[in-house]
Amino acid sequence: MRQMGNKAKLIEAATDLIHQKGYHTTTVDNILDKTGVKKSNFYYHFKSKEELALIALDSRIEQFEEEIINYTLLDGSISPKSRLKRFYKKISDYHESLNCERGCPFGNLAIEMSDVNEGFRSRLSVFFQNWESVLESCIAEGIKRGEFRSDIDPQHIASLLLFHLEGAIMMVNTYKTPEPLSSIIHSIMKLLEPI
Amino acid sequence: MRQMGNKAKLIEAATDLIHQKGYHTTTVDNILDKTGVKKSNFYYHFKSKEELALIALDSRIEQFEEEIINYTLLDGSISPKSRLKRFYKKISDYHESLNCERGCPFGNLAIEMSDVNEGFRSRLSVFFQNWESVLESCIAEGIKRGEFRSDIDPQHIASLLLFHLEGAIMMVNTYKTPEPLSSIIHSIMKLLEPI
DNA sequence: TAATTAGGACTGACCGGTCAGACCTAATAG
DNA sequence: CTATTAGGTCTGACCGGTCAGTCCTAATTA
Repeated sequence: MRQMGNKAKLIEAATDLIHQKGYHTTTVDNILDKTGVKKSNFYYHFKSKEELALIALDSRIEQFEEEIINYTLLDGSISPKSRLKRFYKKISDYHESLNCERGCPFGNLAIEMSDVNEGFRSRLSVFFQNWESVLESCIAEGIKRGEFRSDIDPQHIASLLLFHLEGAIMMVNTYKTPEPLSSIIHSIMKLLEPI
Repeated sequence: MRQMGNKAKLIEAATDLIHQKGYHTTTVDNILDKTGVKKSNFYYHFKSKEELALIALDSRIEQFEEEIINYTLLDGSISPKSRLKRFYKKISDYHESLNCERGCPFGNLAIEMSDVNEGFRSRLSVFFQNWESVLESCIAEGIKRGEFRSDIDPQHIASLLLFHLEGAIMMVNTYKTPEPLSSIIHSIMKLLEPI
């Protein structure tokens, strides 16, 4: 791993802690303890806890889109159905590897911040809508190829898939079992299969 | 409205504030300000903020099951399909009346508390599983009556419906538009209709 | 007379944030 | 070749304020 400056260390630690504990419960001191950085240096790099958290969110979004979306839903080398399956598999494996803790880094933040901080809300809103439109393209192409039933509206199904996924992650975290996520693929494929 | 003792006032205010701001961000002083009750009297009735919040959650669950579930999903006088429609309509109207703010009182708490407080997690887990089983009965009866397609598994579909609903409420709160909830009925009915 | 309410002062831990100044390196001026 | 300047990074001490929770006395109500 490359040598990291304090600024990068703070962003990484904040990303992780906020996913684990949420924004409000993550204190500046928590981030400081985890990195060994001093408070005064924290405020040299960032003007506030909020600024750091916003930067951490942006970096998390970027990473997710590059490492997950691009290699699943946007992989043109495989069929739409395979893309969807690979997508669900990746998400499911991820949450299983976390022992069904933490939940969705984006959904958690959306719930915690949407009513109290417009910066977080608008950023997350754009992110989710983009995610929906990627799903929509995948569904639309699957319909064209005859992999999915043709009497459904890709846009509505894309919303349904995303909302359902977010709810399933919430339940993995609440029930403390990976089942809600692991069984998702079959339920969805069943409903989408041509009639 | 009936004359309320301080204890009942505190439970009511806590229920409301925790739905609005979450558990950690709701302070004891917030609850005191809203009710006019003195701090010493608060700790006369409850041994901690946590104890009050747990009681407030129980009362909110009870109220939801009595006022929403019983009059929709469990109303044997109408068809399963009508029950489902009425159920979605009630939830949708509720969140629209809140101007797309606050989100789901149970889902929010599940995300905030599942990893840090086993009392909240287990209570919410039981609640959601009970909700799933009520949905499952409704679906199963609908299949029997020929209202829904018969090649689906009621249990899986019940999970799907609940997870999807929770995700949709999350998105109402994030997008700040009632659309994710208002369009839910049609998407679901389309997927469930006999083929 | 026992349960409840009122009123207020207080605590220790923790919160996000500020400040003056020290340190290091590299460019630049005499 | 030396002295100065500049920019970027880092530090320890400290600030006012808030947190949940405690303690005590006195009044009120059932």
